[in-house]
Amino acid sequence: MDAFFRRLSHYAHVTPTARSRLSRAHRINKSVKPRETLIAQGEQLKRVFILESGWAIRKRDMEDGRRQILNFLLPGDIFDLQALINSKADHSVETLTACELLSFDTADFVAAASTDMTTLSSLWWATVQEEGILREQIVRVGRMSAIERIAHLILELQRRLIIAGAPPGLARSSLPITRTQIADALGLSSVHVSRTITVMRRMGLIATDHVLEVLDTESLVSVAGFDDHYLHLEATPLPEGLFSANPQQPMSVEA
Amino acid sequence: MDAFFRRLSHYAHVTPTARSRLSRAHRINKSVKPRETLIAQGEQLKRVFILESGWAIRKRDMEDGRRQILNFLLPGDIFDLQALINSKADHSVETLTACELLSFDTADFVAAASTDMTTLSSLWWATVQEEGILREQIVRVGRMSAIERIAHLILELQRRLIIAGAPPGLARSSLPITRTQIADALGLSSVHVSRTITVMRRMGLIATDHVLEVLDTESLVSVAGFDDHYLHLEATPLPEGLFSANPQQPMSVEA
DNA sequence: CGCGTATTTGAATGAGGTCAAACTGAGTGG
DNA sequence: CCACTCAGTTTGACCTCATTCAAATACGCG
Repeated sequence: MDAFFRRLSHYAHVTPTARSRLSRAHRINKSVKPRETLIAQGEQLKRVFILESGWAIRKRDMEDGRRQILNFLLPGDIFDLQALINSKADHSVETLTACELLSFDTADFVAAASTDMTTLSSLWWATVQEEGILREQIVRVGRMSAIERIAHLILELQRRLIIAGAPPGLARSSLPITRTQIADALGLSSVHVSRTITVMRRMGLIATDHVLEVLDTESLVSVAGFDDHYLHLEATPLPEGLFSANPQQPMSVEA
Repeated sequence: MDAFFRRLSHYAHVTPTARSRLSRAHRINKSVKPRETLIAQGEQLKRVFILESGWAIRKRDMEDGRRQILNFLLPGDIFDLQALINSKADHSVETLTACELLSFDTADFVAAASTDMTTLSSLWWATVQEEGILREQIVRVGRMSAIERIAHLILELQRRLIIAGAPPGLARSSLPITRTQIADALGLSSVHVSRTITVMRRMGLIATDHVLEVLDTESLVSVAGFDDHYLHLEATPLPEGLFSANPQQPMSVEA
């Protein structure tokens, strides 16, 4: 559960007790091949998954074949806490690369994560971050030019990889995604993505010898107008007495 | 707190005890004029608001003046549960019309809403629905044509108004938003929105005598390819033993 | 009335889409 | 080692949906 703990710990302390309860919670480990569907649109959500390694996407397919990637899932990401209310998936989740997954019974997972306040808040933080990412995606697709969108997405993924416990070589972090996937994420055609990436390569922003690599982060930031506030990387202590003020204490605190 | 209870009750039962605790929770009632900022981008979130009447928007402003409306807030909507982790707002909230608001201390609100399992789950449902709406917004802006986007947005707002306890005359529900606001929500220019709405008027889909009204819902649905599954209107009972399975019972259940 | 805001319409422009063909590179199998 | 395939990328030519700029019109409201 390394990736998961690394992810949560980036924000708030995950206590040893919480760690051990989460580690002991009943779970299934799975290895999945690239391009496999983990959750299908319309399916009843019953379990919570954690991505331990590899990349996946959330996407929505339209009847006529149009496709929109909503979000990328990186190591440490949780999906889907909406299983809490037993709802049906309004989108699919599919692997891009080979992935290692953990799958929990929803009730077990929530019980273990509710061990203490700081652990629970780090989980809530992950949710807030994901919503921030969704909102930024709307801005990207709604109001940015092609080159802005691509630069912005690359930077987001780069930062998120760092949070996830980036592989060595920050600036050279490489992204295992195709032009078509970038296009479907950004509301563009793959042809135009290809053209725009060529321009970006000629500008010296990125390299594409087989995988996409960032060469000049600073220029990329200025091209994209990138501001990472929406990732909520700031450390913000919990408000005093948030849960403990409640006479019918909703969250138990382990001794 | 009518609008709020009506909203929550649409999904799960809000027990009398929970109602009375929420009603008794310390709160401030506010009346706000149109076009006022309720939450400013970057501001520390300290309180939770509930929109009792009127319309508001969440939006992000870019330095060069480009603007993206992320979402519309209707009566009964809650914003922002991310105050739970004391984070900074990554976007602004602004009224469109005159609004009645309730403002709660975050801790009080969560305590009262955690009274029992069904109340808490209806709160979680509201969150799931909002995320679904954000995702659909991405699809709209990323992959739909202008006429599809507009038809789709109108239908979404219509359905959400019904959930919020629609004013009488469903089909004729009218929307108090300008062309520019529609444009900023859908990633279009106001000029093109105007042109497209003219076309839709000529098609007999909508009327625009002063306010926008829906004339032909069915055709609108087919133009938009509208499918409301993302609003999660289905009734889904809570999974058995979700919280009660936890030995350190996090949620108290009403007798 | 007269001012400010929203809407409509026209004409010119442009960013990005579509279609189609060529190219690259990693297998795979003979 | 070479031919073949298959998926992904690149490039060109053309087209179209939506933008921009600008001017005209409509609509409250003090």
